[in-house]
Amino acid sequence: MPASRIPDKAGLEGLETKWARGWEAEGTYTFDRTKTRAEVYSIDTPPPTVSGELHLGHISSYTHADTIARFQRMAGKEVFYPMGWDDNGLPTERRVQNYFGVRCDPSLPYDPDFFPPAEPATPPIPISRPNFVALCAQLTERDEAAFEALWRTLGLSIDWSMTYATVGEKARRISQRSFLELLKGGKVYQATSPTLWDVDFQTAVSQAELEDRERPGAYHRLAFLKADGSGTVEIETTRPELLPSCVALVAHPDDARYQPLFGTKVRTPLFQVEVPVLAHTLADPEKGSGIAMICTFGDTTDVIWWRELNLPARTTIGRNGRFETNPFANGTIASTDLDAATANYAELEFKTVKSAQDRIVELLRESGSLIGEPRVITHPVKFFEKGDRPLEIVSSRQWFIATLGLREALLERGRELHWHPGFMGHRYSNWVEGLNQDWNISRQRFFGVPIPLWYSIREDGSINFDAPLVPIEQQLPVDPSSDVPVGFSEAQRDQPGGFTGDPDVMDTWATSSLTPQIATGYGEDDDLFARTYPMDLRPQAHEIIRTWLFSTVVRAHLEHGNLPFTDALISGWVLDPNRKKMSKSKGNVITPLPLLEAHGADAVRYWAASARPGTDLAVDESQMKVGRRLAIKLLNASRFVLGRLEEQDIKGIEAVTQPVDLALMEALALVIDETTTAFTNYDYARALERTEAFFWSFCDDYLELVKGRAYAEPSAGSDSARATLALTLSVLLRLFAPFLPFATEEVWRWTNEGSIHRSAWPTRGELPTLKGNPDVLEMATRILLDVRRAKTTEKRSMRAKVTRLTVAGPEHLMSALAEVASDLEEAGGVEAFDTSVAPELNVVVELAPEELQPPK
RNA sequence: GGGCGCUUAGCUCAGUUGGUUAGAGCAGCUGGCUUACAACCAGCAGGUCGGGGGUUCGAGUCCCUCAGCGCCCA
Repeated sequence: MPASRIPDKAGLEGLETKWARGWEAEGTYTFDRTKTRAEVYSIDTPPPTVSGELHLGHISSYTHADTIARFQRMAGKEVFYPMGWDDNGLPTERRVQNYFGVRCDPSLPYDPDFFPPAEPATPPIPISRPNFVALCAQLTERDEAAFEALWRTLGLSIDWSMTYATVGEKARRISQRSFLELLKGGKVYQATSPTLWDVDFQTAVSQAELEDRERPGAYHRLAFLKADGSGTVEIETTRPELLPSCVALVAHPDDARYQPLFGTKVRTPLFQVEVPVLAHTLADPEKGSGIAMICTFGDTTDVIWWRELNLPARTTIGRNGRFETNPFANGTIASTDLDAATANYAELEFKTVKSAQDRIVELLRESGSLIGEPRVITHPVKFFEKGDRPLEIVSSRQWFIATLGLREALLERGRELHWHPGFMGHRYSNWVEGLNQDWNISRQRFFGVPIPLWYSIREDGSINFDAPLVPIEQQLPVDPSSDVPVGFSEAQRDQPGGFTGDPDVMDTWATSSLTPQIATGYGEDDDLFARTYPMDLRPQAHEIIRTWLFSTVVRAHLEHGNLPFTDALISGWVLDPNRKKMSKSKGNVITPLPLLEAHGADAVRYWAASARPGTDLAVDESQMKVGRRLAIKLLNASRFVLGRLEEQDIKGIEAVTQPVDLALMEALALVIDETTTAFTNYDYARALERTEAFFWSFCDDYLELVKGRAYAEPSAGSDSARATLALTLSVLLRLFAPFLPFATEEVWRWTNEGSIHRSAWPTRGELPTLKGNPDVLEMATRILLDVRRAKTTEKRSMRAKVTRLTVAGPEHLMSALAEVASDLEEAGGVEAFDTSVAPELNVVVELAPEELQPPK
């Protein structure tokens, strides 16, 4: 081999750029699609939201998956590892609105000459949906390039030619085709029903997008007059403003206090509406006065009562979060005192929920119906996870995927899946057990995959929702707002006898739930699909088990009747250095790029890989420094080992003959076993820890021990040392390759032609078959330690001579020691070495007097 | 309210079916230019394994219980 390939001085600088380019040029990670499904290892990579930022949580989680990908690739699998970009949905919409100063108005026509202003416009310019979507595409393209550059710097072994985007044409087509298949199979349905509604975003949201937030509230005690005039019933409510939409009172059937009232009627204060008193087990006798009012709709329990008790709906709050037109004035709600009801409601009309509440409390107080003063409490309130105001429940027409009926089947799918770590499966089953609504996939937004349907318009102008007009395959992906159903012309849009497009887009999860199908080309590339689906691995963070993982399992179950992947690798969170959750509002977010630049990709990967699956990881630059030192050490140790070999002939494993060398092989074989098992079980952290521990003792002890032999002229002993060093280094480089892809590749190329990342994962089979005695290595390191300790204790240089080394111990240890005596003499500077057999091991180190040391 | 996880050295963490004297790294201290590496090396010190109880010849490990921290669900 050419001597010039081993540098005099090795460093990490520039390796990321050098090898990112090298791997791209050589196609190191390019998927070979001639391989069969059994030969393939297929990974369902999470598509990051490109309108957000890549944070350290991504770095950590994607590094974990990449170590698995690299292991599987070296272990002989053809790894299918594509990247996706999630540019679908609200985050992109918001970013585009702010970036350009525009706002989407779907009623506007497309303007082909529109260019966004150089500076964000205020107030925002209203633009058509197609123009808005074009801006989204423009901005995400830029974001994707930045993301890809960062992933390449980190060294993810992605096949970049397979990249997809969740609003890309292929994703839209697959997503719409899947929707249509579900429609055909009766697994998706539309309904006008109570829907969780964000009044700011003006869209429905699904159960998976909810979160409870503790908010201050107050119990208001209100007196309802019994219809027979025999007295009052007092209820407690946190939402007195919903009084006009009250449809009943409810108490627990076993509650003796209210049993006499069941079946009777009461009248609402202020509005004088007669409502029945009913019994239902969900009424909590401990809560408030034990009897509650049922409204349209205060919370999800109201919806259950409304449905199960067959109650009427009395809507008062509109989609904009304000009280609607007076329902008493127009006769929608009947009252025993219509004038009073109309007048009282007029006080609320068009007010926001908050100000309506303030006003109605005043009215109640004036009328004497408010008993005492409101009692302040803190209680959980449902919010859209991205929203700022509590959700309202409004009735609207939405499309749903029927999931409630699948609960048992989905729980079984969860049990089928291999979770890493196992306990994360509880997150999934908890979620599935708690499902209380079908999955609402309609979103009243602009940027997303449109619901691929039109509806015909009757001659009277009403819309016929019962028989949707379905696009043909050749039309996909379709945008019903600009495309026309077969048999119609554009002139018939929104005309009596014509058609109208479904105005909604799908929930982003409705598309993201198909990432296995999109990545593997379901319905698009049957050959690829057959070689890669179902996938092997889903790596992801635990916080999106209820959204992404759950929804992916639902879709694969409905579409294919199987699990979309066999294994889920769940990562924890990255916390700030004080172990607090990082968030923009707290201002403690640490961005990845400066860390990558300061410490190098291998160092950051080392830090990331130290977190076991599912455990949280604090940002710790000292750990990155350790990783960097490890990578540098690897370069230096390699320079020494390979430099020795360069000067002498390389000998094969048959040259490994010396007892201590064979003992090292024995230890190495154990490390190979342990790391392989760990990786097979997705425990990359353990694999790293084992390899690292072996490597340091290899450098500190074994390497020092055999240095003399390695430098010596060719002989059985020196050949054995050099062969052992070379073989061990080769194994160690490969064991480290999944973690330190840059440093290991750099070293590997000094003496190899191909990439280390396409080399074979080490096995016992490549080590000598001669059996080593572990005692030899153990005694050697033990004596070496004693000699060093003696020199350090005496504050002497490591070069100080040992005039006499006396070792006594059990016979088997002494015979093991004899096998390595000459190496020890050389490494320790031992002039005389006495050994004897004794029951206990005892070591005495005598150093030469300091004045006898040769002058420096 | 239900579920899950964590608690081991100053800090971050290993510790596999129970088995010698509980380990590592970082930080600390003391030394050393040693022909791969001073961006290095050697050595030292540091822990009643969260509290209590139990099972066992033997518990960091298994069981019960309490406490604290974190998360998921309702």
